[in-house]
Amino acid sequence: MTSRVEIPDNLSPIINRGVSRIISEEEFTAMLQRGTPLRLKMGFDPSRPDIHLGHVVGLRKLRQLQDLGHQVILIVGDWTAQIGDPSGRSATRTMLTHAEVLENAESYMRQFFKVVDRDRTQVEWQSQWFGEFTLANVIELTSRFTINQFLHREDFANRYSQNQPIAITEMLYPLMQAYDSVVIESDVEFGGTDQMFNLLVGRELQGMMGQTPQQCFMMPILVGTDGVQKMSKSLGNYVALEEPPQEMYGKLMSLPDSLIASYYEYLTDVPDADISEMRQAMESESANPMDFKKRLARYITAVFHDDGAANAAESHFEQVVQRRDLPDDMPEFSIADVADLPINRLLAQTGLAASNGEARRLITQGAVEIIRSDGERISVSAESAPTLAPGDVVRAGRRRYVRVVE
RNA sequence: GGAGGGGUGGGUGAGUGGUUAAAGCCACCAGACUGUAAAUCUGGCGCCCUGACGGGCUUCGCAGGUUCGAAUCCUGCCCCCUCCA
Repeated sequence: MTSRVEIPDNLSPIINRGVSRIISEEEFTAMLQRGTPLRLKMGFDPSRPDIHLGHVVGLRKLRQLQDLGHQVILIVGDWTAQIGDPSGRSATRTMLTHAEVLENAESYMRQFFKVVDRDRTQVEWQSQWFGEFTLANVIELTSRFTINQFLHREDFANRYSQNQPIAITEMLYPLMQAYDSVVIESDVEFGGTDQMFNLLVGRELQGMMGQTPQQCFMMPILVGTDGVQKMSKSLGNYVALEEPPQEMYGKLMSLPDSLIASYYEYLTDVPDADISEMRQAMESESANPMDFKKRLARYITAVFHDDGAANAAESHFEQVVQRRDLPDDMPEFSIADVADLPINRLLAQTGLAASNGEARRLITQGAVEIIRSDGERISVSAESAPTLAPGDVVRAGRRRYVRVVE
């Protein structure tokens, strides 16, 4: 294993772009200039294996540092996943089996390594050390901190003052995470700004145990496609890495214009200067935000698929969404199966509508039309539903199509 | 051990006997508009029948009960939370 590390002249792209806060920036900078590989810690909980663009901000940061020669230590939180995370309002407390954890971890890594360099990553499973943890160890660990310290953490403090529940195990989580840092002797730990407390506990614990305290590297929260809240799976405002190209492109096009610049900043290598130019152009309305958004959507789709897929996704968008032409591929149904159905049932049965009732609604709202093979468009109303022939396409709304075949 | 609060549609949350298929908000869907699947505006948003008017069915933690009538009252059960000790 080589230990050559590049020391860049300009640290700004590392410590400024896509960064929310570094504790401490001074120490971190010094570490970078030491010229030895740093151990960069990143943990994940395999009960939630889906990675979305919100996570990519941090993964890109890891990659950037890897490219300088630093080492990533990926911690699989299989221990915490197996005992089940008690936080959150969800009533179901997932108890993952070992097999599920393995499967999730595999899926996570498949996505993780789309951004992070596998060759400079060491994967460690938490169970390696927590598997043989005893009560004595737990007491030893917990005795180093006080409830008061933990209650100062923002979300605990808020919940406490609002009489919301705080599970004891939730107090244990930061400790376990901190202990991970000690075991792997991490130099820098990465997380979102919401992880600050946990990262700091790690830093403190390392100090107590005679190690050099890790630096805490916090990434900004990426706002989701709704333009308001943090991107997260449960809020449904996310773009997953495993999203098919068309979906990925389309979801990015549904971003509010106000988010365009920050997505460029956090998720692409487009130079800062170009981004500020775009910002200005949008502010002065000398350019159409849509063009920047299309470029962004193409860029990101290409990263997680490839140029071909990104271009295809863009053509599809232009064709189907902008020009409202027919898509190239759509589900097909045999004329024999649908010819005799009343139109609303046809919509429901072919999946164009979720129920007959919704089908009726779509019809009354003018969302349904039939496109003949010669291009003629016949809108469907409640009273008049044309007879279908092979080659006809039924459209319900902007994105749902079905073709009738022999 | 004791006291109290609560479980409502995808989410939040109002509703404490009929006018409630259940407010408002969010999400979602559609239409208009648009160089965007942005913004904005309008409409819709349990299931089934109907071109429509309208009708039927199911729903407010679960199971019973009271009542002409219950998300709303009573009984039992399950679950969640807070406080005191």
